[in-house]
Amino acid sequence: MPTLDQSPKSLTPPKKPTLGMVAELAGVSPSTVSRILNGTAKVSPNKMAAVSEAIDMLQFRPDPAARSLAGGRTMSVGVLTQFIDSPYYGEALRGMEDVLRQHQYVPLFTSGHWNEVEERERLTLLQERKVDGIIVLTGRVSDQTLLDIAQDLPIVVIGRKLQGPQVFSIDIDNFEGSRMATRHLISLGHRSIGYVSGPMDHKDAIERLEGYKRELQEKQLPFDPALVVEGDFQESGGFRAMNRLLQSGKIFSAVIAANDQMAYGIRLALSNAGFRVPDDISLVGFDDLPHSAFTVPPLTTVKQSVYEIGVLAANAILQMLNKEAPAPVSISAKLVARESTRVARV
Amino acid sequence: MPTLDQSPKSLTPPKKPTLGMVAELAGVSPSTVSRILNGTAKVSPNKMAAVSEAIDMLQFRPDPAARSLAGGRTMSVGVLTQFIDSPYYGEALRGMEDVLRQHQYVPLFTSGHWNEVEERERLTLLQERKVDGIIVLTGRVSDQTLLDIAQDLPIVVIGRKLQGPQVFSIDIDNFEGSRMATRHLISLGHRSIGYVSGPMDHKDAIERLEGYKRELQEKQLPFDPALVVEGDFQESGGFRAMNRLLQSGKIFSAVIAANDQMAYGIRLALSNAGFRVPDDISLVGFDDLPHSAFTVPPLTTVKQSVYEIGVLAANAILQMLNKEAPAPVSISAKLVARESTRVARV
DNA sequence: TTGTATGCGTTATCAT
DNA sequence: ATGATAACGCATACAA
Repeated sequence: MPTLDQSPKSLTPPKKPTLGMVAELAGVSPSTVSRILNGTAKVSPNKMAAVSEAIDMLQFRPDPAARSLAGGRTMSVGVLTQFIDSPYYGEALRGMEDVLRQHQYVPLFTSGHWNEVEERERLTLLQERKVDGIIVLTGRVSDQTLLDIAQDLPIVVIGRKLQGPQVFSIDIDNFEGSRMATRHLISLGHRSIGYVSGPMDHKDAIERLEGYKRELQEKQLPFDPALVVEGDFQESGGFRAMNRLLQSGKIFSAVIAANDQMAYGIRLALSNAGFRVPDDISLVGFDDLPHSAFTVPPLTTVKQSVYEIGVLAANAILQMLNKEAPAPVSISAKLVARESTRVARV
Repeated sequence: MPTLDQSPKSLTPPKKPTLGMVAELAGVSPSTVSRILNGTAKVSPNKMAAVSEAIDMLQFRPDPAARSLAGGRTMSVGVLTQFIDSPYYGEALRGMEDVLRQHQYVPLFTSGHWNEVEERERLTLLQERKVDGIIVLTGRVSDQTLLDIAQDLPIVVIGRKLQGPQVFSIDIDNFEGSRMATRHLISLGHRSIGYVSGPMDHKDAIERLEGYKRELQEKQLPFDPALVVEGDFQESGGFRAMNRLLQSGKIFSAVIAANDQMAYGIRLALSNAGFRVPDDISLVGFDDLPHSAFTVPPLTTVKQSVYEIGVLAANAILQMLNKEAPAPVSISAKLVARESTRVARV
């Protein structure tokens, strides 16, 4: 009797195992194997066993392309991000990858560059590639576009509030986070607090500024528009914005940056102008990027578990693909007090 | 005559156009369309025109899954990175995405976590997904594994020197870069230069340390092993390593970090210990991460165009997929002198 | 519960 | 140069 020869010298080189081969080895029909693989129908325990034995005997793995063609799942989920190397969402991407991998899913990352047209193109691409579901990280596409897509695919949206069938959203609590930052400074005795906002056509930027205003109001402090300068969520924008604020001659003992990246730039601008942080001016950021624990001084900031958000998003998509409704989640921000803030000098 | 009705009310909802429909509309056979799409054979100009007209009339786009099944290209290239959110390779990923997109290719990013087993698994996965080519960013897999894979697919390796058919490698000049950093400090009058290395089982770490040693030797300066401490290429590792060096009591007027991330941690450790940068101690990094221009003080470092490397890698893969041999490239490092270094005090 | 037959959209192998 | 036809590997409607 011929032996199994897997050696390189074999005349019949080991071909890639197919579902058909599994069926044959297990003595059942291909459809039965398919059913077991997808849990599409009940199968008798003995065939079940035979098949799964055959599967790992042959080391069989279904071909995603064939599945896709036949109308099955592609085992891939599209992820629309803005920049693949975004320091902010990076951890979220990692979170997604980690959980998707455990479920044999593959993420298809693509970037929209904060451009609505481009974002739509990327979303279309993802659909063409027949992803099973889509995760959208913020972005500029209209809610309606997202809802339309949700007609075909389950979709998870991060950074918005969106309701609808096949839609699950995970919103970021910008407003509360920003209030916490402001409250922290006020409690340290600061009364004149500068604010470097993000681009004001950006939802996160708007909500964060709103939180700052509200907290001032709550604490009976005046809101002075001249203390607010607009940045672009980048280091360089924060740097420039702070220089503008400095040149305006306004007096302030603390600054809030709408995100950590800008806080870095602000820190440099302050330093160049001869101000020490936190001795002369306190500084608070937002996001708690991994790097923020290692700046000099370590940055006080508002933390959101971005990795966690990624995990939640991936789990949600997985559940929806499984016809389950994900439980609502709320991401709460918390203040991480480090050394860039101190009590105001009297 | 019936009009084209694309409205939602249409009884025949616009189906996704297929190659067959294009063929029919153009009055040719499916094979001809396929040939035009892939440039597989010569086709008469008139049919050519008819087909391309039909194509954009129907807005036809070939189905990647079907292509894959039929043995064609999947229009996707796998990218094995270590962490999807690596600050270092982030820009490279962006570079790849940018050029791949222009050629209708999609990158499939996957992470190996600096773990050889995991890396092999991911590479296998990429092959299962039938990517047309693979780009490997450093990693721990053996050269042999890579060469084996190259039997099936073109492969581009970044951070190694690898020769072989279907293999193209883009090496990083760690050695020279490190020498430049060392030379810079020596020229500023520093004689006792601390060195925080990467993990010593890491090629980049070894080569960079080698460059430091060599430059010292060249300049007739003694190499003192006690001035070298091992880090892990992370902020926290740099922080701890510097604390160890500080505790050892060794005297030094400058420090080289094997990468920027560690330099950040080192900067903090120095600051905590009461040393000013650059007044008391000069600091040089390696990589020139986007952030390094915004640290306080801005970091002197060795720049490599990581984005450019990504672009080159993607272009190389594309050329190989096109049966062309990519021209050899050399990535040269250059020193970016900023404000974390100054002349040694006598 | 299980098997058979058909189709998914494309490329490749033959013909012509 | 062009066309018919057979795969590719799987899921599903239908039959039993």
